[in-house]
Order: sequence, then C-alpha cells, then structure tokens
Amino acid sequence: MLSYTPHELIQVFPIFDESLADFIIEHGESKLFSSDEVMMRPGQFFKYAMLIVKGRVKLYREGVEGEEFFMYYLENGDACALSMLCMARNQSSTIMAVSLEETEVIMIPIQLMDSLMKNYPTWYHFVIETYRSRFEELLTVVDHIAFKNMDERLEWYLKRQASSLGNDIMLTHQEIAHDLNSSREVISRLLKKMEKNGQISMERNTIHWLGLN
Amino acid sequence: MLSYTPHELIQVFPIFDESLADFIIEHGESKLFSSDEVMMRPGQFFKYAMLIVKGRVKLYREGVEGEEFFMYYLENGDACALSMLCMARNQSSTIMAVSLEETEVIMIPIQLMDSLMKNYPTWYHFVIETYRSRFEELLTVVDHIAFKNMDERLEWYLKRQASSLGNDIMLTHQEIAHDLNSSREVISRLLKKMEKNGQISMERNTIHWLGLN
DNA sequence: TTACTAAAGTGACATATATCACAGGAAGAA
DNA sequence: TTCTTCCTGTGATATATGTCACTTTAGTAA
Repeated sequence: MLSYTPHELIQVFPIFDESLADFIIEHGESKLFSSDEVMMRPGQFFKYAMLIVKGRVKLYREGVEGEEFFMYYLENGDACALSMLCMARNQSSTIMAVSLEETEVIMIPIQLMDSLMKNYPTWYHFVIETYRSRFEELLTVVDHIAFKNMDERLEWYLKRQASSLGNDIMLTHQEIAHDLNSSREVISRLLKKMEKNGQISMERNTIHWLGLN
Repeated sequence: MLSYTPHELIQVFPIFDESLADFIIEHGESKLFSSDEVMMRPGQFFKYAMLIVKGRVKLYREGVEGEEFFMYYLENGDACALSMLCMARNQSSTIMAVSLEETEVIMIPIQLMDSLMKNYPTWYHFVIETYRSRFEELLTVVDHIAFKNMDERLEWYLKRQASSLGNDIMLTHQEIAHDLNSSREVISRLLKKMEKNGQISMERNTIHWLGLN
C-alpha cells in the first residue's frame, strides 16, 4: 500500500488512468534509495519492476575488466525497462544502475505483471512505451559509438547531460572519461578545443554548456 | 486470412496457443519477400507488425554517410521488434532490414494490436519476449563496440554468423568489413591471424569456422 | 587457351586515441 | 599559514585502425 494519491501518481505517470493508479497504490511497494546507491547490479535477478517517482538513476554497462560505459539516465516518470525483463531466465545481465540523488521508487512484484497486462490497457501501453524509448535510446548509443569519433561523442554526451541535469555540468574530466570509456587526457584535450570553439566554458569540477549550437 | 494451419503456426511460434493462432490466421496478411529486398528503411512508418515465418532478415544501422553496422538477424519464429514500435510517432528510425533469402512474413495490422494484447495473454508474452531478446542482443552489441578491439569483435561476429548460418561463412572480407564498419585490409589481416591460430580456414568467398574455442 | 574481374595479400604511411610522465594550480585539512 | 590531495594541462610516445598503392590469385567469360 503506497502513500500516494492517485492524482499524484498520474501527475508523474500521465499515461496511467485512475483505476491503474488505484491498483498500483494498493499493491505496489515503496522504496527509497539514497544518493549513490547501487540499485541494480550485474547478475542480479529481479523480482520487481521499478518505476521512478522522484530522483535520478544512472544506467551503465560494465566491461569485464571493470570498464564503464554510460548509457542513459532514468528520471521521474520513467520505468526501468531492464527490471521489466525480470521474467527473463536468470541470465547475468551485466548492467549497473546507481542513484545519483535520493530516489523514490515504486516496486511492482513480478507476479502482478500478468494481471496488470490483462486488466489495464494503459499499463501495457506504458510498458511498450518504456521499451520503445529505451530501445531507441540504445540505438542512438550504438550509432554514436559505431560511427562517431570521440569529439562528436563528447559533444553529444555533454548535450545530453545539459538537457537532463542543466547547463552547469558538475563532472570532472575523469568522470566523463569513464562514462565514455576513454581516458582523462583525451577528454581534457577535446574539452579545451570545445572551449576555444566557444561551445563550453570550464571551471574546476564544472563545465558550462553554452548551448550555442 | 492466411493459408497456414494453427498447427503449422504454433510450430514456428511455439509460444502461441490455439486461439491466438486462429486469430492471427484470420486477421493476418501474408507477404513474401524475395532475396535482397529492402523490408524496412530509414524513416519508414509502419502499419504492420511483422512476424518471420521463414527465411532470414538482416538488420543494420545506417550512418549518415552511408556507413553500415550490422546488428542482428531475424529468423523464423522471430518478430521484428522495431515494427512493433510502429505505434511510435513517425520518428525517422534509421534502421534497415534486408531479406537475405526468400522470406515469408505475417503482417499484423497495427489496429489489431490492442485487441491482441487484451485478449491473448500469449501474445503479450510473445511481444515482451521479442523486446527482451532484442534488447539483450543490443546490449551485447554495445558491449562489443564499447569495450572490445576489432579482433575480438571479428571473432564474435564470425561466431554469430556460424551459429546462425552454419560453419561455412560465405562472405567476402569486404562484406565483413562493411558489417563491422571497418575496412577490408584490416579484416583481411585479422583473418590471416585467426587462420594462423587455427580458428578458421579460408577460401575465396568463404571462411570456415572451425569452432575449436 | 587468353583476357578480364573480383577477391585477397601486403607494405608504407596517416590518424585517432591511449598511455606515460610530469607540472601547475585550486581547494580543503591541519 | 603550510601541507596535501585532487583536478587539469601538456608534451612525448605507443598502439590500433584506417587509408593508399600496388601485387597476386582465383574464378569466369570469351
């Protein structure tokens, strides 16, 4: 039993209708993650679908030697597509999800999925839309690593950060390098170029996206 | 009205139950693609979900300058996850699907999706499984281009080809290079190495996967 | 057979990115 | 303040891959 009102829920998940909201409030469980908690880790087996009510979650792929590769953020109104793949055989999905801020999540037990699907058309619309948007996001990720050089990838990365977290991007060069599976020096040099081009300005620990193009 | 018997359909799509098979036979449309036909192209808007009954389809991503990047094959029993994203706004999804052999497809008009979802639980299981498997496949694709060097990617590529098309891989170095968005010379050299390592043997137009590791 | 074409092999060089080594500077701790 | 640590800048060099130029080979058509 959740402590939201249907109205509150619908504000975050506009696709939901009243009856679906009621059902979720009745049967969902609430969970609060503090900042920098690991919410999902490689090899984990999921018993819940997770809906993000508030906060921000970073999803990234881990390489066998501990490399990281940033994929996307989940924010309020999003669901974790991967947690919905929970019914999958317990294949070790090497994906990591980490909260970047305090994050409020609704957990929906997997046993309820079938009944939700059957009885709440808006639920499956929501699920399909979740898959669709993540799928498309993944495709653009593939595009960038398959076809683009690091300078363009960095630019795209910063653009995404800016649109999600605001124009003051509080990340070190090292962190950006991690996310792009590159090295700090390379990123520093490319950032320098972008600064000369007037696309960004830099401070210690922060990059200001000037968003001129 | 399709010319399959429910039994035939269920053989190809084992997850289907009798009533779903009946429904699809009654309302689906059949389409035959000959070899090397473009089945889906960038920017296309879909009015059908496509199920592959027979044949083989190659899905690849196209870069802005005409580069190619192989993603996966669809075979009998598969559905095109992307065609199921049809309800999506008409965003130009820059993906290409080309038949590699004569390919038999069932087309399900998009208007039927809601009713299928609602009335046939096995249908949404099928849809979810389609998404899930393609999503996972995409994730491993991301892994490889993000973390691996060309030699490992080539090896993985050949392994996938072998498991899908058999151990005699009838592709030229040029074609492989295209699929990996690399260049022929690089692929030739790496193949030479693999031959020395005893992983493959080579003939003109064909690579024999020896599958020793 | 001969001629032609597509596929494959190979050396030389170009480029992007990774790596190493180190220096300077800013922020925080003592 | 001084010390220390972390962030950033930068040159030198290594490596993987891409590109160019050319040769060799295998199959095919005449």
